[in-house]
Amino acid sequence: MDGKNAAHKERSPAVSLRLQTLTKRADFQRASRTAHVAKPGFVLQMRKRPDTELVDTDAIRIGFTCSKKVGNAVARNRAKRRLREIARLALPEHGLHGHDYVLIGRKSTTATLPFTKLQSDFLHALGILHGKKK
RNA sequence: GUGGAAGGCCGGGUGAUCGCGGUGUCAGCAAUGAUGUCGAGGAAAGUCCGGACUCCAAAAAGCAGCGGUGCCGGGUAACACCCGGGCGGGGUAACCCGACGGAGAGCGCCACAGAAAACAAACCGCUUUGGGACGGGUCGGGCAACCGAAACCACCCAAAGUAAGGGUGAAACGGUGGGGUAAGAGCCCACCACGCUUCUGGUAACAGCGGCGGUAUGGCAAGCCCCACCGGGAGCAAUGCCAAAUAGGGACCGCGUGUCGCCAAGCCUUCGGGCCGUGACAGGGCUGCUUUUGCCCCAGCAGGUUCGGGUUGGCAGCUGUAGCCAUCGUGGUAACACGGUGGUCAGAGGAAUGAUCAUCCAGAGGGACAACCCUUGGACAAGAUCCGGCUUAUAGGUCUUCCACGCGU
RNA sequence: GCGGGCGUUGUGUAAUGGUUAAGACCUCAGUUUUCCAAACUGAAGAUGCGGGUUCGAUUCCCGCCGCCCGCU
Repeated sequence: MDGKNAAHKERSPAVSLRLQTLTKRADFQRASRTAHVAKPGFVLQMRKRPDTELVDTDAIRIGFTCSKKVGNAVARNRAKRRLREIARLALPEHGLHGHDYVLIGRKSTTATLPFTKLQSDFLHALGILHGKKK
């Protein structure tokens, strides 16, 4: 936690910490080639955006993906919602600015594991990736 | 009470905190914020049918091909759906199930077994007649061995009659009983089945009664096919508009240089007119083919194929109607139709309903039962243009009507 | 959203509606060999699921399930 992050907390959180959602296929493909951490409930990928990309350099961006292997539409939607929830609760505080994150749902575990387990795993995975970065 | 049949409804509730999508209001230049309100299903699913809507410029008729439907009548925008009826099958019954036109148009197939598998005949068999004479028996002669006769039985041959019977098979050219006969046979009779038909009932499918025919009728059309009816193609990523960027493309194929007129503006003029433009005819193109109306083209153009380049934004379509929901009335056996009153209920655009906690309602397991306590834990499954159906998945709960059996009064 | 195709032993393929679903590779057992390989002999193993038509279905029809592919 550096001072910059603390300063953000002082301001209105919605202004600078609003998460942007990845939608383009190219963004997902770029993220898939970088570091990733697998947990029972999900797979987390992280990528530092180069300054050449024409996006808000300060923003944290996050994408969610669940393939057909996860299950039918109900199972996929449920998995995505839970991933969205853990990201919303943890990323504004613990995420690094100027990075893209991608959360991938896994079959039959993302939707059933206890929510607290998912949250602790997510923080752990973030720690691993950030440690690699430094 | 037990077992069953048909149909309908619900398919977790309440509260708290944090969050998501649409939209209204307010604040703000804007980003955005505050606040109010609305926010998945009975199957939203599978994409199996039918439509609405949009484009292919639009439309009609015929032919061919392809696909579909298939008892009758009704309902509906339409349907392969629904309702009622008929027929056939199952069930003690309530009730359920049925691709349910045609095998007197034609082609094809029917393995194995069996005498024979589709013109109906052949074969075995049965009967009569004629012939034969190895055997048994009869008669005659003879003590006997044996000899002779006739042709009774069995056997062999031939002719004629017959289709009752023939281990089979999924299926065998009507069935049962009686008469009849040399043996038999619809040969004759009764009943049943089948075919044709008068009359009656019914809109019809069909049913009933009667008459006639002696049988002309095998199965398969979810094999080809015939008959009747229906169907143009593509799909909301349809389609229309706006903006930006790049480009105002290349190659090939196809068509194509016609005739007669007109002259407002512009240009040329030798003042006749010509170019451009425009009208008609001819020609060419436009659904698989033909025809008709129509549309497009004619100095280069629209059409087809292909190569290359740019964009991946916004708005509309987009949810309010063949509406739907609740309720009432009228007509109809019903499906449904008509009318009145009230309400209006997701409209996103890589796509919104989640997380945590408390409590209640069902459920499962345990504490020997109950009260009670502990643990566990919500079926199938989520809109993507919209409707009407079908099919498939579905823990559990609940209501109504009906049937059979048992018991009580 | 629209459309097409395919499911047969462990694998990749055959089979006109008609015996016990054929053959190849693989697996197992035996023979042979000091042992292995090769060869030979033999065995095991399948019609995706549920209905229907038919005397009879891998085949024909219908409904599900799974896989693959195409167009927009």
